[in-house]
Amino acid sequence: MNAPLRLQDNCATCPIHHTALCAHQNGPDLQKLGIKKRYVTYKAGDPIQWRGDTLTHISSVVSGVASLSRTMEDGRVQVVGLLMPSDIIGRPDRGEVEFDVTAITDIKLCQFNKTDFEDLILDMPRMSHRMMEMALDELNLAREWMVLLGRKKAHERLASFLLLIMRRGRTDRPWDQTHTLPLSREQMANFLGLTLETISRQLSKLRRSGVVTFVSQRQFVVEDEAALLHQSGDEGDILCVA
Amino acid sequence: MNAPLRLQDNCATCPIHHTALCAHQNGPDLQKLGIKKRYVTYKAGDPIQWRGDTLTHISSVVSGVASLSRTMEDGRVQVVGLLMPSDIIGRPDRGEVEFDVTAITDIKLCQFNKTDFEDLILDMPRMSHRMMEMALDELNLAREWMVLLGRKKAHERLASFLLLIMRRGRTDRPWDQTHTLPLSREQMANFLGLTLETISRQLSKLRRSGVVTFVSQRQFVVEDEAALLHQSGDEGDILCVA
DNA sequence: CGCTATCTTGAATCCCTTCAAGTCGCGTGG
DNA sequence: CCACGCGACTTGAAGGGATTCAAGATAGCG
Repeated sequence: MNAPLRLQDNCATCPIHHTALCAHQNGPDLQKLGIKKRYVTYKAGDPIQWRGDTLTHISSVVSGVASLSRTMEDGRVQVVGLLMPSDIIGRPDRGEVEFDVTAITDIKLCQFNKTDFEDLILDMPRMSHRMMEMALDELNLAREWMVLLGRKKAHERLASFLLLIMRRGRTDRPWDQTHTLPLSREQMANFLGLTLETISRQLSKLRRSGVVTFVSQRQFVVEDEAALLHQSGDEGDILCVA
Repeated sequence: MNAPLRLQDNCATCPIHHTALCAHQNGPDLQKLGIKKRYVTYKAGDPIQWRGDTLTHISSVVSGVASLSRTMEDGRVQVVGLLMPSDIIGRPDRGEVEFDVTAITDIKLCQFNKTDFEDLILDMPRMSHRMMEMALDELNLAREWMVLLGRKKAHERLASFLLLIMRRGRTDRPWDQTHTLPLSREQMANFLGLTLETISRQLSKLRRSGVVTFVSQRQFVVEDEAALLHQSGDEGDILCVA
């Protein structure tokens, strides 16, 4: 599973170059990072790390999707985040992994040894500034998800989730209107704080009401985005119709 | 409401000096911060800022408690965090306030102009590093709360909340076993994703089962911490009995 | 073409909410 | 001092949305 990947060993051509932790680094600093990094890949379904593991690496998602989750003693699972390209796995100055990370699709990571990373971050002030920004953005997302988990009805959660997929899941083919659900019904349930049966029922309801059409079980087209937005329980945010 | 406060104008004697954003700053840097800061106080119940306001200041809580919350169009409220001493309100590089902030108790903030703060943070690399750490800690807390909101039963949520109060709400009198609920039943409900009636019922159940005793409606003593921990649905974490 | 995992649908149950009184605590003013 | 009033809290009963349990349908894959 470890192809040479020479083409992307150059950070300048990396697909997440503009958005990742390394964004806005100057040339010499980028080079320091480039020397220390290595690419790692996992296949869909593979565990990447478990809660309680000693934290040895810090990585960025280059392509693919992973889930961040917590499993309770009795087996209940809550997914607390989806890790998409440019998202970070791990953190400096902490010895233990806090949440399980699992590859949802095939995934490629840009990885650093934790100690290397800690040295680099001390040496490059713009890095910790960028990491602070990214952590604060994640914090906002997490808090918005808390609103969903604490207060939204099942149909509102589904609408919010489909909108999330539309916005963040931007495929490689921006011309086609088809979106792909990266998660199974059960994984969606664990992300939305519901059961897989409820997910299925709510999706059927959306389908019957004509708001979305399903090309296959995992692929859908949004026929009425305004209706979705309305059902999500959020105001249109900044994304109003023009 | 603006007493002189001269005693605490010196950062070295500030009660949150060891834990706040300014922790581990060297002497000269601390002085730079000290010049720019000012103290601001609010009374219990006062709004501090609303979602959508332009973000003009960055502050740390010095004493007291505030809530961070989001209100949906139809009035549903979710509290997404409690701001306790050393917690930060606001963030650099962002023009707008994202969540409502309300004083729960009388509260004192150490406040900076946003532009001053942004200059300071660029000038002091240890600051952005510290802010990164604090943001990542908050992110962990938010994600653990997501597990509570997504997967825990009402009685587990109450147990978790009382444990939170025991740990973070540490009063000025460490010798006495009495803890104080900073929130009303309704505020607790909005934090735990429940209704105030459910809160009341679950507290009564805890009282009847002898796990906690209520000195008054807001003051309680934990009689059986192990039972609380067990009910919270979390494993004992690192905080096992010695 | 059949096997298995995933998904859908139905029916019964349950936990939490909603609606509706009632109680408690506390400050005010008679 | 105590009646009064108001906000916060408690408790009960009915209702509802999501879960649980249980089949059945569908799709992907050898």
